[in-house]
Amino acid sequence: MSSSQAGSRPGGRSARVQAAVHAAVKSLQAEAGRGELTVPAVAERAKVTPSTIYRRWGDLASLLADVAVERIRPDGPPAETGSAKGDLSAWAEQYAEEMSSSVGQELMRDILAARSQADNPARCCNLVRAQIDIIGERAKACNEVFPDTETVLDVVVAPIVYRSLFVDPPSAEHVQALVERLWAER
Amino acid sequence: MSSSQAGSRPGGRSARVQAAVHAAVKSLQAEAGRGELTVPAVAERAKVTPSTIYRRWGDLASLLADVAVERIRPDGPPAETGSAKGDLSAWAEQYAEEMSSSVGQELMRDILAARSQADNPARCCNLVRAQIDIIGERAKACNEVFPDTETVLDVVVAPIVYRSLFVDPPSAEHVQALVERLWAER
DNA sequence: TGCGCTAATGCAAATATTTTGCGTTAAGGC
DNA sequence: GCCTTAACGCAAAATATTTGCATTAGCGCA
Repeated sequence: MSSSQAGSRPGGRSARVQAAVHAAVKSLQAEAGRGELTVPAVAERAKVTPSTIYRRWGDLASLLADVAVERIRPDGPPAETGSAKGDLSAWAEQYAEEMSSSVGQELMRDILAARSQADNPARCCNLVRAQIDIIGERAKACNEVFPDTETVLDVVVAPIVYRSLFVDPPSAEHVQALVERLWAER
Repeated sequence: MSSSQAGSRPGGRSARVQAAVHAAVKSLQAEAGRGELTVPAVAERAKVTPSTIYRRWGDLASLLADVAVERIRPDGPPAETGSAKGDLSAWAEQYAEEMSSSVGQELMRDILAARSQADNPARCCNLVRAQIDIIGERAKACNEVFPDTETVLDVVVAPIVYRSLFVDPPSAEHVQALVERLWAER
């Protein structure tokens, strides 16, 4: 959406509606089982007409994906521990914890399930890349060795996500082992 | 379902309905865009009443997941190339090709999206494990070294699936590099 | 500030879907 | 061959989605 459009500015009507709808979704997700999470229910809680939601998001899946992408966004840069390996280790452990939680799993599923917005998964991955890049930049600034971001994705992130989605969530020890594997290379 | 139930035997009415519905889903998936893939549409093509589908599967997502689990099942054991590494390499490349395809991505998404049947992702992973185990057993029979199945999941399978779902599908070279990494360990 | 323009929303009717109660049917056990 | 039971079809009811039209809020501009 270009910034010349009426509703896309902060404080505009469009933005208020979006905020209200997002809040309604989160509120409904927090309380009841997923059974009550329906477009009319969200609309009612957001003090909005269902048709508004359908027109803006198309269907429930897209709305959920939209909310999920925002919720999955990291709060801030990775914590600093003194070393690049420590930073990555701490970040990976926290990331694994978030993705392993039932909430995190739901977020990933919502993001993957939306058949429209097919670029949401990539955006989600780019958020992760950015976090890893930050750690990498820090390492470079201190002349520390740090693996390629894509390698970190393959060796650390991918197993965390894969196990969280398909198998059992990885334990903290398992995550540490993944980081160790990264440093054991070459 | 216990085997004492009436419809669960091959050739029974229940089985025929299931086969017809599954076929209808595949047929609809093959032709049109996903827009026409709806429960009434499947029911019509399967010569069945929508209520039958709703009662047996609950909703479209569960039906799609059910079909997807069957479709994702491997045809046979991994091809034999003469060495364990060769076997894994060939298997991984084919697996990556299947998961990278739009069909494969849809299957994985369908499996993850079904909120009921929460054990489908694990079943899907177990199919993969079984294939890897077969290669491992062969290796053991020949006194070849072969990594732990869980390690293969982390190093080879997870990146393939993660990249297929969230990023860009991995190239054949990338997959080979994953296998190499596995053998480079220790 | 006030005026006009546009996109977004509300409302309500039309359409499509999902759910449910009840009678019927098909398959297996005896 | 009869009995039992789970699955199915049918149709009505409930719910969700789509759509046309009128209204409104916000923005640019004078």
